[in-house]
Amino acid sequence: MPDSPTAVANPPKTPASRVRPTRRETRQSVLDAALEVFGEHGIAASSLTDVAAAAGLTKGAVYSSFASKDDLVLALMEDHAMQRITASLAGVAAAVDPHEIVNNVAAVLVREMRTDAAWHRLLAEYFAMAHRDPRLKEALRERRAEARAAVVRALDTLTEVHGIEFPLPIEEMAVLLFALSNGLAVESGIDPDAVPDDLLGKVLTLLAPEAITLLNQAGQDPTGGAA
Amino acid sequence: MPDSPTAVANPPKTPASRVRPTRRETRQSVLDAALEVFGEHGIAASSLTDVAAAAGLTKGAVYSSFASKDDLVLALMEDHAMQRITASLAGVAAAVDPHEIVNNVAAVLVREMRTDAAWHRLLAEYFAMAHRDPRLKEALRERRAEARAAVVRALDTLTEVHGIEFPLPIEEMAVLLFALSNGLAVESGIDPDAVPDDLLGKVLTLLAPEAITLLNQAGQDPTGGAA
DNA sequence: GAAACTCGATACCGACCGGTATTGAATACC
DNA sequence: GGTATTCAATACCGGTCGGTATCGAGTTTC
Repeated sequence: MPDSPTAVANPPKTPASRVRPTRRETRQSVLDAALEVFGEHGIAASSLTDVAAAAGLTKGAVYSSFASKDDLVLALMEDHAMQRITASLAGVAAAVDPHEIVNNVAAVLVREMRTDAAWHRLLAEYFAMAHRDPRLKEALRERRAEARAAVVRALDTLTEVHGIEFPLPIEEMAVLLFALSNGLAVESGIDPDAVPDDLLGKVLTLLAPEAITLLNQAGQDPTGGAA
Repeated sequence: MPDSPTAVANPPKTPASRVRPTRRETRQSVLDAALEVFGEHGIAASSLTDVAAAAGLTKGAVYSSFASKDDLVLALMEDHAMQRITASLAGVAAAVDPHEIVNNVAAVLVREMRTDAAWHRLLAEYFAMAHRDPRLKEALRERRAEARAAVVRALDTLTEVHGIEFPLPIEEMAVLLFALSNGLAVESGIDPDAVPDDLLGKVLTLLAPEAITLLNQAGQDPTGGAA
């Protein structure tokens, strides 16, 4: 795809009143609609006509911005996963003491779990798609490795800055974090009452004994009295 | 559906050589084929013609035994989930000392994760289907609660018989077990190298400190042989 | 052994979906 | 201001799938 250097060398000189939306705007509204429709009905069960309609457009608009349905799905996942990881890590980076860190991580993950159940379903279906398409699978594997690496770096910072030691290699801690987040999201999706809001936080403190120590030193009871 | 009382009041008196398979045999072979085909290509992406062909039959045979595709899927999941749970719990019940228990649970779950990746993908898609069908969702929720209850009973036995105490309420431990098993299976599905075989075992021992104590007293390394 | 019944194969229908060719309008360029 | 180009709406095609009607072979019953 030839990229149009509008932003750099060619100011679009938007003529005050514009009847037709920018190509970029159209593309983005299609992506937003795709996230909504796919999340609601699933990828395979959603037609491009539905997606286009949700964006206030028609199928022609979709095919004008994306080569195929697969291309749209790929772009959507790529797009959303990116901002999702950065958002999650922002909570860790912003914290300054262990208590805040554990709370932030747990809070972010739990909120994701609750409010973005649709995203988790989408991700699950995407994983299934990837299994059938080796190219997609390899891409997803690399992306997943990158995400884990980012978490590993965050955990490493936690160790160096706060002296928190983990009972497992941080690479395995990262895998565990993803697995727990996804797994609990799945259970929560089918039965929200079965997954207490503070469960993930409790498990995280259990898996980071040093954090517990620090918390207890601060006069906090991380387990909330659930002996 | 009127049930045919063949087994109780009407012995089928199988006439030595039988050309046409029993209704029950046909139904079972369709179910087996469905597990294979759905597991490979996904439920939505598989046609009933494919399923029937894999069973050496045609679509007519499927519709002769199942009212609809949804009905087939429901029966398949119901069927397989049942024998899966009983198989998992059998490993726990058969064990007599904590070392064996932890190893059995971890081994069973890991083996499921590795060898039955197809089933986990199927389950994931089934969860997604359930989200769109309230009736299916409620049924799945109840089934899930039953499965958790079975695990809770097993954990309770562990506590009473071996004195193992868990750092979380056993109801939450059960949820955690499911979430971990599924979550790690998903990660393993996309990148097997990222999930060490013994990771689940290590986490389980971390979550059951008493078991660790007992294991150390016995001079055993709990992370040793998770085949 | 023949009638009544069961069950699966075959053929087919209606609907839907991904993708394409074309067309007309909005925009950019000169 | 006139022309070339971009972009989305429309119409349509090929193909597939779930589901149904029907028919014939296999089975049970009397």
